[in-house]
Amino acid sequence: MSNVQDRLFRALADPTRRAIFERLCREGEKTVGVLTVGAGVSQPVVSKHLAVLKTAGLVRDRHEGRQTHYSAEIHALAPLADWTTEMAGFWEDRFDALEDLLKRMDQ
Amino acid sequence: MSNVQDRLFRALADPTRRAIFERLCREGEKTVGVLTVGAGVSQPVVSKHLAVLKTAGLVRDRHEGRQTHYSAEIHALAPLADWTTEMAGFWEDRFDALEDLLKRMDQ
DNA sequence: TCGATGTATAGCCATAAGGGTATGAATACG
DNA sequence: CGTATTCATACCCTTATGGCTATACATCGA
Repeated sequence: MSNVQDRLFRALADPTRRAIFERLCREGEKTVGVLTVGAGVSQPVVSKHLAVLKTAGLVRDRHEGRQTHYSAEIHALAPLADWTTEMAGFWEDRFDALEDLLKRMDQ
Repeated sequence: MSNVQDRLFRALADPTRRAIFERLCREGEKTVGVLTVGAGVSQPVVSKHLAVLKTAGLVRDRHEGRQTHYSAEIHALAPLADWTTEMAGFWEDRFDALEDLLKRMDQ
């Protein structure tokens, strides 16, 4: 039952983790050390959050010597956008149906 | 720091809760009793999930006698869509920048 | 080779969160 | 009225989660 949307929503639910992801989106590739500065939490915590984001497919890592560079895997957001538009779509359908119903009642 | 996106992501992170919201989107207004059938959890738990969804602004309730009718507040998804497109937008910018950089290097 | 540096992992702890049952509160009905 | 129904609240319990420190595991530099 742990589908794609599950992992995405859960990964992005935590403010600290979402802030890290947002920063990677805004500022591009960053090392763990750089991300730790200003994250408000310790380095191990940042690493753990990055692991969660990676499991969700939201980030990718690139090893370069001692450092690990993380970057946003922006395509991973597609299922989220799809889900949102799908839910909004159902509403549209019902709105259209209501509109149609009112039109029919008008005649 | 508990902003709109925070409440939205957290509210939708739980599978059971998201399933309830999805059902309200797909099938329209439903009472608590109807929602409880097929939810896989007890009625009090459903009520609690609905309360969370309501706090997040994702649903609205309408009292009619003993029953409470819940329906999806689809406009609440707008910040989610905005956030997603904004994040994707940052990536676009960087992609364009890279493309531009490569073009310049080509000359 | 040895110390310094950058990350990840391992425990550990406190709290949040989701689940249950019991029950209260309000409304419908005989 | 008294009883049944519908939902919300109260309370408890268990597990998940996010934070920390300590430490292991590379890798770089001298």
